[in-house]
Amino acid sequence: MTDRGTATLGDLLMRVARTLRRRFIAALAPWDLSPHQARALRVVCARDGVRLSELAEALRIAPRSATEVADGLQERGLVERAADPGDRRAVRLTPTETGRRVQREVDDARAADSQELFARLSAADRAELERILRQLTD
Amino acid sequence: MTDRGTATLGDLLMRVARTLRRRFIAALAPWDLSPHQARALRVVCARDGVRLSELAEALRIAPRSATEVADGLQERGLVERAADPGDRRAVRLTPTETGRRVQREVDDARAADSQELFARLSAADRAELERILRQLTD
DNA sequence: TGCGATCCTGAGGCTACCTCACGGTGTGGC
DNA sequence: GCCACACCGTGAGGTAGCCTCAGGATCGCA
Repeated sequence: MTDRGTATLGDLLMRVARTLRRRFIAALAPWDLSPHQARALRVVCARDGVRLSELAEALRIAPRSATEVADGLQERGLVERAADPGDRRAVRLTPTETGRRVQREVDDARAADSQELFARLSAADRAELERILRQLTD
Repeated sequence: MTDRGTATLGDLLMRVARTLRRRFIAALAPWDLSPHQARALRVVCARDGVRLSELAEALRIAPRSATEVADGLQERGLVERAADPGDRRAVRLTPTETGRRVQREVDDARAADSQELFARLSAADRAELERILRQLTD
């Protein structure tokens, strides 16, 4: 007889994650962004002038796929491609003014939404949850 | 200034979830099943004779998509379609013998893998995590 | 100077979703 | 008993987000 207890723990976590993801998508709707575009924008804003290959690594996708993400953000006028002066093979991504603004707005909306979900926990439980989850991300 | 604390909590959870998902996919490889096929198989085994529409609801996908999931499982010989004697519009799904066996094996593999991940938590923390997550899934 | 490694992207393919439309079937009001 | 209406599964066709493979440009090292 296998211990099913931990499997249930995984299920539980996945279920909450799915809820979170669903809400995230809904919160992102006003900007017409998908979750992974939002994540990409965040990376570009955080590390100004990322290479596409770095972006791919940060998002844990194939380099080829980073091109597509960049295309999407560029089409929406949120990022710009620029040649790397030091390495002519490379393309560097920088956020536009709009990109930065959208990133801030999205971040705020996300925080507000997340807060709404986790509001049903007591402050002590939130701290506890954070402490426990942190042990799982090393 | 928005409170970014809860957003971080969401990020943290999503990050753990992504790890979990990745491991899940890897654990499923021997059976050539995708995560959502595995979930579907589990539903079919749990509620013997589910309707496709019920399956769709359980998986939170459009009814049309349940047809495809059922196709996939049927191709692999894991489930069977049968007419509902009480409602000739409906199709009921039942697991085959193989389906049941695979479901048990997958469940075991999943439990073992999940246990491995959550093993770094103390028993107390696991219980605590479960208690807290449960508050978020109503 | 040459040669393998690295950078990005075009071409093409896959999976997991979706909506719309349709034919077959159950059901409640008359 | 009939009929309008709702519901069942699925064909057709579309989208997003990934992937691999191939190729031209560039870099860096022996």
